[in-house]
Amino acid sequence: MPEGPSIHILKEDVEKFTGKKVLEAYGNGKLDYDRMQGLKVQRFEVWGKQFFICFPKFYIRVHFLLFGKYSIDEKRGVPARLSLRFSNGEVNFYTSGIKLAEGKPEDDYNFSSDVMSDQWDPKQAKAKLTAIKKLYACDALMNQNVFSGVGNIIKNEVLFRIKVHPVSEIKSLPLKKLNELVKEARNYSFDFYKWKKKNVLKKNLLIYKKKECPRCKIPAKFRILGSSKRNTFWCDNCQVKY
DNA sequence: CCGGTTGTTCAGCG
DNA sequence: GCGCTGAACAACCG
Repeated sequence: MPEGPSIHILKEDVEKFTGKKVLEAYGNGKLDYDRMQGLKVQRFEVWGKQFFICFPKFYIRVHFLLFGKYSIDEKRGVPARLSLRFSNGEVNFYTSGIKLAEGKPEDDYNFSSDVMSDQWDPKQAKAKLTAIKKLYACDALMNQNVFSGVGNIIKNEVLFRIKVHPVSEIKSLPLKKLNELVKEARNYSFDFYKWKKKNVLKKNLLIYKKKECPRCKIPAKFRILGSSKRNTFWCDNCQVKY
């Protein structure tokens, strides 16, 4: 569920509720559910791994964390953190971090750091990366301030695609490789999106959770790496350590 | 059945 | 008051 492309699919799934009035809002969190009651949804928005439900004076921020799920026009077996009922259906969010914020998302989030946004700014991303003193490639991709929306799967697949070892120092990367890293973070996110939508993401994964390298067939490496301490999969033969 | 996990936040420490 | 680290959270899947 939680990487950026999946949130964009959610946005498409709920588009039928844009402009619709909230007939009922409830859930098992500490949220001010009453405040949404009777208001029309202006629009839905995505930033990184976050999903926004925008009302005229405030917006709801949904973060799915690791286990979050949603359902449309049906209920799951567990209580929802947030349920919104409209005249033409309902959307339910489970196990998510949900907060209400005054104003609009643009006030609080910089969309130029979102790898899937029209406003994505690769130059800015590069500047942010080179400003960090000591940074591994695997941690760079997990940094939500630089690559909003990139998660652990995208991280592993991008590094494999550009043939860069996960514990390469960003400072030591040739400029060409740094450019590739920034470019592929966005490019792969759209591939992820396309495959996830067609339900073929898993069979298109090259290195994530793989036992062997699909290129050279030697056993793949697997370890928790970097300050982000996340599972990292790579091929010692194909991926160069800089 | 138990271990692993597409993620973030925050308390507690030096 | 900082920056860093590790625990806590949570529920479904294999």
